[in-house]
Amino acid sequence: MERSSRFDGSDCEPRINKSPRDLNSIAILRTFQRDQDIFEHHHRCDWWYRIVSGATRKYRIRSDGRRQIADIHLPGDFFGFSSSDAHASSVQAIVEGTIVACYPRAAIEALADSDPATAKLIRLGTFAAIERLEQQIFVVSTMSAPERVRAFLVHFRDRIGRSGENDLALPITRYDIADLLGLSTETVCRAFTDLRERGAISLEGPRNVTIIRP
Amino acid sequence: MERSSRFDGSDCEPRINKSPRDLNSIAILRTFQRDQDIFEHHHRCDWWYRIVSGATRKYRIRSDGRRQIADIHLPGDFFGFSSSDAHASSVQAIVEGTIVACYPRAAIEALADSDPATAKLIRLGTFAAIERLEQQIFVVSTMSAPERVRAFLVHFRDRIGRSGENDLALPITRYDIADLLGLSTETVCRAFTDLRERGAISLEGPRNVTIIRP
DNA sequence: CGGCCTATTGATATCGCTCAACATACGTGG
DNA sequence: CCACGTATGTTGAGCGATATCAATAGGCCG
Repeated sequence: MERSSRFDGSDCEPRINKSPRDLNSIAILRTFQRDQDIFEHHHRCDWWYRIVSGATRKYRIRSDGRRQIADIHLPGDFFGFSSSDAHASSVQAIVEGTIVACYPRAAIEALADSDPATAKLIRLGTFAAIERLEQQIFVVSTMSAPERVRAFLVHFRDRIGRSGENDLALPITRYDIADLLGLSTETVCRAFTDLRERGAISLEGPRNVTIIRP
Repeated sequence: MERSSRFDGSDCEPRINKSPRDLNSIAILRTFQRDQDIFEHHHRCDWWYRIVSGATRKYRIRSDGRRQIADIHLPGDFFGFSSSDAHASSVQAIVEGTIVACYPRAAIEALADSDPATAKLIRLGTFAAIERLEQQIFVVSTMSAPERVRAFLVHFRDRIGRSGENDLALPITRYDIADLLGLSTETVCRAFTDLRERGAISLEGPRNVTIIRP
């Protein structure tokens, strides 16, 4: 998957390395294949997680089989928290070979209690998650289809690209984008072609986008 | 406002009283009128907050004037966190005389660092917020209008009612419900009448709902 | 080269928004 | 206490955006 080489987390390692030494010492590193579950809905929350490299999606499946993606996690992001004993969503690797640091819940909570720096890191991770989710709510409930796709591209550029970069290699399919934005794949496609025809973006293959006018 | 008397927080005081003593000692209690801002978009995040009684809404205004409500806070809920310096949303009191405990950010962070019980309380508050937001994303992006209203009623019953209670007095207008669910007021109304005609709910005035079949 | 997965385009149906009118409830002042 | 005015809630008709169904194209891997 040459296409997803930008998502191997290499440009995020500095953030990881800023983790307190103790956080690394309790981590178990695991590698996941594309579409492999990191944890599933209803399972016990015995671990917290942090992406080292790659990307994951947090999602739920409706009874009618439709899937809703609530969040995409990228290197440095924490996930897997819950205020109850069971997960409300599932999380899956999106890119092949996604590496995740897994922290036993009891150990990381003890660490957070004893080490303010760790506690702060986790707090900021949860606050960032709250902000992403709020943004997501804003996008899916007030924006039209083309606006959603536009917002997605800009948001993704800000999260994965180096500042000033307007080329981005999407790690996810049109399907994923559709499920994230609450649209059908067809509508996402139409929005992409619309944006291209208007000169707002250019495409080199479906996964490589250049933002011309945001 | 006799109608909103159930939202004076009285049935939530036990949760508040479980707060660590130190948390209460740094709190400043403030009372807000209906529609009064607790904080506004773009303002600095110098405080964290917790509802003592009443209710608040977290929202953003689009450039075209439409409003999106991302979350409703009820007694016991923490809010106002941010991973950056400025708030991304605004928060307003919904019911007259809403009482909010305000914690200076530096003081509460220091307290969280020194007192594991406080840190845990805050952690659980943020985790609960994440779960509400995920649920909200699920509701607004996959459900039809009647399903959203139904989900809203069930969710609200679980949050405000005593267990087993199926009568609920809504603290919010149809407008608020519409902006929360990403619908128009008219569509919300139609969903209510639909549910009533099908015998799923009964209404005694627009704000008092009894859930018959969930 | 063939097969599967992903992406794109087209035609039609449907849900929910918009605009409009009307009804009800609540607060205020006479 | 009643009358009025404003805010809130309800109902109807028509239109538009997006889902759905269907077909085709492109790309990657064995």
